[in-house]
Amino acid sequence: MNERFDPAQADTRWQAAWDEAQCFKADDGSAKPRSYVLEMFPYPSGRIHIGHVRNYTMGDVLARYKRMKGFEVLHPMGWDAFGMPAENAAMEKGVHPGGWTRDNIANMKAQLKRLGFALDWSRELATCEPEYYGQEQSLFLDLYEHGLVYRKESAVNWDPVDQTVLANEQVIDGRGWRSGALVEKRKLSQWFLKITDFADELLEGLSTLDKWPEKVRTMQENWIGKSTGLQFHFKPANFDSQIEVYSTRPDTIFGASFVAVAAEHPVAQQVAATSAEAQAFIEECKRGGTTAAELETAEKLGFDTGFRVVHPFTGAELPVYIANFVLMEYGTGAVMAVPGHDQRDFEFATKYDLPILRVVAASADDADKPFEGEAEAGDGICVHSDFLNGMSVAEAKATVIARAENEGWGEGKTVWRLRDWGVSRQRYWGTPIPFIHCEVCGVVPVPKKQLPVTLPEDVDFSTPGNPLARHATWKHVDCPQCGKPARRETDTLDTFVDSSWYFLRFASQPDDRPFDPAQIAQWLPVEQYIGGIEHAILHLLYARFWTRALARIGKIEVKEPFGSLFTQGMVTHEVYSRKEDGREIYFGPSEIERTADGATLKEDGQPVTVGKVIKMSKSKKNVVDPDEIVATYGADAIRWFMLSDSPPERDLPWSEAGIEGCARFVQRLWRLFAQHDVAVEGEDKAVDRKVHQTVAAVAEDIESLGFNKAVARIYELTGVIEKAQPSASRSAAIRKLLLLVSPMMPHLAEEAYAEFGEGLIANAAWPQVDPALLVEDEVTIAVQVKGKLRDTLTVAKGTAKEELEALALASEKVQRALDGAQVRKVIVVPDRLVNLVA
RNA sequence: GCGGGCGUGGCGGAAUGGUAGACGCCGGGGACUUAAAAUCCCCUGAGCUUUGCUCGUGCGGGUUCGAGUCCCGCCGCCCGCACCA
Repeated sequence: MNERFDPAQADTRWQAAWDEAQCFKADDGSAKPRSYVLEMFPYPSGRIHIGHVRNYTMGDVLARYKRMKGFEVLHPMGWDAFGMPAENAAMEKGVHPGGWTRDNIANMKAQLKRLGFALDWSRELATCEPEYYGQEQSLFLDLYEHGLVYRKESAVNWDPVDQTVLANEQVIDGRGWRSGALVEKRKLSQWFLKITDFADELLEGLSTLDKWPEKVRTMQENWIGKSTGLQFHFKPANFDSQIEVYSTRPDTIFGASFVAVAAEHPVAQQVAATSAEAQAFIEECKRGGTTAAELETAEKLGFDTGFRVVHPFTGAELPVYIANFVLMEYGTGAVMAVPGHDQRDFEFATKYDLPILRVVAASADDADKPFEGEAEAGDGICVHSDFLNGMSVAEAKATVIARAENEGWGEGKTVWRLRDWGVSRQRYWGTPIPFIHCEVCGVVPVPKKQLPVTLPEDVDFSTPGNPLARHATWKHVDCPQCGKPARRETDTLDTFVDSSWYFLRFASQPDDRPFDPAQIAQWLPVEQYIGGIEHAILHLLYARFWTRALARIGKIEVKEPFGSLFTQGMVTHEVYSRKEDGREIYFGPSEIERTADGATLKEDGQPVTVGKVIKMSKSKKNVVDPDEIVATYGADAIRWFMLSDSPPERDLPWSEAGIEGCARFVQRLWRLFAQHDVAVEGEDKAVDRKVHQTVAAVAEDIESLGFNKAVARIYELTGVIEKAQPSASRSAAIRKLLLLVSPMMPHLAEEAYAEFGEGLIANAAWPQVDPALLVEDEVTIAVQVKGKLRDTLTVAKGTAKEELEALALASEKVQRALDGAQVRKVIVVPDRLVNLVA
């Protein structure tokens, strides 16, 4: 064996060996239990970044471990390959989006290979290839047939310069993020997926996802936003249309002192038609910003329409205001305002001097308690509320709803925040929506046998707008129904559709259909899904919806795609900067010489400011390139770093010192493995025990994704073996240690394992644990006096209580601490501690 | 405002209610060497009157023989959502 482990030559050699042996190819026909380990597939931006390395290393350790434990493991990789950056590159550099994307995929695949991930590359897929998106079109048509896809007019953000629809995230301060042009609201016919049909299911389903982070479940719950209440109408007193309102607090109906409608509400429009003042007010409302900060500070503003409505119980006339805090998109766009028990209404009423009535109080005695500058939204009992008096909030809600339904002026209703999913994008680089517009037949689905509808290659990005729409020939087709000339749909699908079913295609990818349900049933749900928290809502909700939709139309059985979800933390790095001419200039880690108490710029030797440890970003230059790290330290060192120290859900601070420490440990293990000697004899019980305990503990740690703890235990075991005298036990321990680290440092492990001549360690089994060796025969007992540690005793495991007590009392240190005091009580926890209470 | 999470040495972090600080990093000292690298050994929470003692897990209370851990009340930080009626 060489003195040093040389990753530069070993890494590629073993990567080739795994490929050759097809170690990680999942066998659909296997009799073994299945385990599907999946990390969120990357967007092919061109380079792997360190966050990918962390994500994929975690998944890789789990996948390799599961294989060792005898599972048939599916651990695939693919590319979320459609999207805007490819079109931007096309516009900026004149390259074709397809060529750009495929080059990036080739680069990134090579990078992933250099990291030694145990992936089944035979199932690799890219969403931009017709073999994938054609099947997606077919699924889209299936959903259409079942009424889960529809078209409707909808307001969108329209960039008049780029001539395209922008996502909300692409509108910055009312302007297009690329063009800088003022964004217009336009009404366009858009394709929608009926996710709202699944609102209840998606919400209910969350409670079955007990292996998902609480945080993600809560975020989805809030996003779906279920609320129950009463929808009812107010009769007009001095005009001619009813006002429909929705309230989650019908119990407070006797506290209503006005009605507020949104600026876009028909009643507001009606008033504006005859009042310039009202019109001006409505315009002002529309101008108001919608950012969080603006909303927080925005003053409640209103316009009295002069209209009055009649309270359904008291018959009192309530004024109708147009108010800037009422949203047209939620509920009915109009609210019953109860200032005493809603903070917004309270502020509004205070400003416009409207009555603030108390209708809920802690008790009947508090019925006339004044408000202390804010609304009381909490629970209590009803007061000043006629037939509701004395009821709890819950009782009163039910009572009012029942009465409204009886009397026919309202009904109990569930309202959702969730909107249907608009999937139309006026872009080239996406899945063409498989429909044809015919003047005679209307919107006609493309017959399945004509799929895939492929993207044309010859497209022009020199002018703004959708290249598909202005392509000379592509959109001109004959209607599949009547045969007359017709027009192809030129919108493409939101890329979130592509990522909503890729995990199914990984499990099964026949040529002639999206997947084989029997294969899906074998692999799904994904046992462990790992990715970033940034996908907590959109991707994870869409994927859940898509899975349920396919289940509903009978394509698959599984309802939830991801059994266990893990969201990993970011990789962070300190920021180096210097102020020059009043501007902050940033420097990358490679330009910096880091010392114990500061940092200097290599170029001029002058100090730079060491800033906060934050997420790696190009603008702050605090980025490290995984490829360079692999080239310098080897794949195993960077993999080990990704697993060390920080718990995987928290941020991981990158440091030069840290990666060097990891590289040192790789060599330290190498030297230890070289000491494996089959000729030595003799038993070392302590080493045996330590190894078995570590094997058991590391297995538990990996299964719970506690990689940092597994790493610590491996360090500990390494230290113990190093210090032990040569023995058969020690040699056996070295061999087991090798197996333990093999999921984490597979290259080093293969190189060392080769000495045994037993084939690849990638195919080896996880070491067996002897339960008898998990327990120590000697234990250290803590001896406390009045709860304070005074001494420790080393005794045989299982020593009797009485004996422990006697031994404790015999201790000189204990006697000194007691200082002659009488022991009144003795607590003995066998094999743990003795506490003497004086 | 609502929801979720976090708070332990110089740093990342360990600790089924039972010896706080495992393990790693940084730092200090030493060995080996002509020298360096590499490697190995020792020290490394604070304080003190240093065989040992006192204090110490954001702050204040409580439960307990015993609390980083459980309960109550605060403070601070991070993340997500948000005029959702």
